[in-house]
Amino acid sequence: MGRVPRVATPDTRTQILDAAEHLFAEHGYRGTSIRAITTRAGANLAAVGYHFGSKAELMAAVVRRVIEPVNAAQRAGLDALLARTPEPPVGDLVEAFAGPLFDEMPAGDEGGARTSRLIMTILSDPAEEARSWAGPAEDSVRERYLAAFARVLPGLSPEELRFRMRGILSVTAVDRLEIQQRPTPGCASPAVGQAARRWAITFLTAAMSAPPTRT
Amino acid sequence: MGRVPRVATPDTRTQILDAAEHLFAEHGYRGTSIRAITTRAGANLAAVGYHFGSKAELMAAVVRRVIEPVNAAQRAGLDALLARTPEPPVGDLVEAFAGPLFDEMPAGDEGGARTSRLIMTILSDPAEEARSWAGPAEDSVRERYLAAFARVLPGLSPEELRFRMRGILSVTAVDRLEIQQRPTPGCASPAVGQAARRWAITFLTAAMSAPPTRT
DNA sequence: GCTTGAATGATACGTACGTATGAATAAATC
DNA sequence: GATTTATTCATACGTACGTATCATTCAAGC
Repeated sequence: MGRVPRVATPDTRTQILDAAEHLFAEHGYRGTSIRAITTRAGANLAAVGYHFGSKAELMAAVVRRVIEPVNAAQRAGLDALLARTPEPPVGDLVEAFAGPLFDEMPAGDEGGARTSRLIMTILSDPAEEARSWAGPAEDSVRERYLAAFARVLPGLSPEELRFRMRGILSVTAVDRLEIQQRPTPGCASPAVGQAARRWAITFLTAAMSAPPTRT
Repeated sequence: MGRVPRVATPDTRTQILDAAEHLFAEHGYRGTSIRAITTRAGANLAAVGYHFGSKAELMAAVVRRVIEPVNAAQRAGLDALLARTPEPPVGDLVEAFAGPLFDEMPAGDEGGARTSRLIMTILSDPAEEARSWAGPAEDSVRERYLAAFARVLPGLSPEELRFRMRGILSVTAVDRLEIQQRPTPGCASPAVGQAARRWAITFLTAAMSAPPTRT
């Protein structure tokens, strides 16, 4: 029922979450079967139904767990910036928003690539449920950044600003996705990841700072 | 149902391509069944196997048909620019590359949204075949733009330039994807699409023009 | 020691899928 | 008009999936 399973064993629930996170990120939602998840988790097929209710609810749980640290870091970064000045430099805002998408890793081994892969899955999955997976928390963070950017970039219409913020998400998510999907052979992943992080900040800061489109 | 003039209707193969393009773009590759495609096309279930061999080969055919006009427009745009000067303004290059992603429509009704949706599907689909769907034509166009951008943006490492070009694709594809997935109610689609097109050019021109990231 | 309730295990059900097959049909050729 | 060729049709096969059911295990609580 409402009880949270608290047993001393290496929690089946957590192992299912871990396995599902891996497989959802690697093969997408539809490409991952409950059987593959439970097999990887060393659990029984019925365990997903018992602990989460359904495959969709498992996905929602995975996404929540993955997105939470990203949101927290984004929120903390914005708080830190606004504590200094109400109108931080655009580059700082971009870094505070996009940085966590590169840094925050979901309790895994290969770093944030899986996170972005999951974000990508959500963005691109045509299932209507996908949109609700992220939950309202993400929206609230986005709204706060939206307001901050609006202060720093006057003259930009709300629609164009929203477009630009989506651009940030697109660039970071797709970048990480590509890195994961075609890994450069013989090239150290962390180095590439850190370079991409800096390139992204440069790229996106310039993009955000662009003057409003003349109508 | 006796005397319906079959001769006037387009051939089954084309109708299957149309239906598949729609459904693949709307529900993704895995989310679209052959049965749904043939039903929508008014064809028999076996028609896909007969005309294309398999579902994967059908997808490849769809992608080829969709990407071809985009590639052609990109190529023509670059040719026109280079005919004038070997070093066109960055904004012109961006528009020549990204513009067709907004404009070129795959013989459909709702315009280029489906195209970008398909590109998105390819980019985000974890299936290994997906990468080969686009074919080598796209690569050759990209390489030509890469060279042109390299001339215009000296000091940029090939890796960072490649990152930025991927950024162009990300922003346009994700934008169109979002527009299609959550259509603004009561808002004229073409107007929004044209605004997004201009916003994207602004956004991406500034991003591409950014000075190289200091290492 | 027996009960209890959470957790896991084995398995069955109904469905949907991609593909293959062979018959039926239309069109073209001779 | 008969034969051939290119499609279209109806349908069957094997598989994989999500979910549901029910028995079993196991650590406390009394």
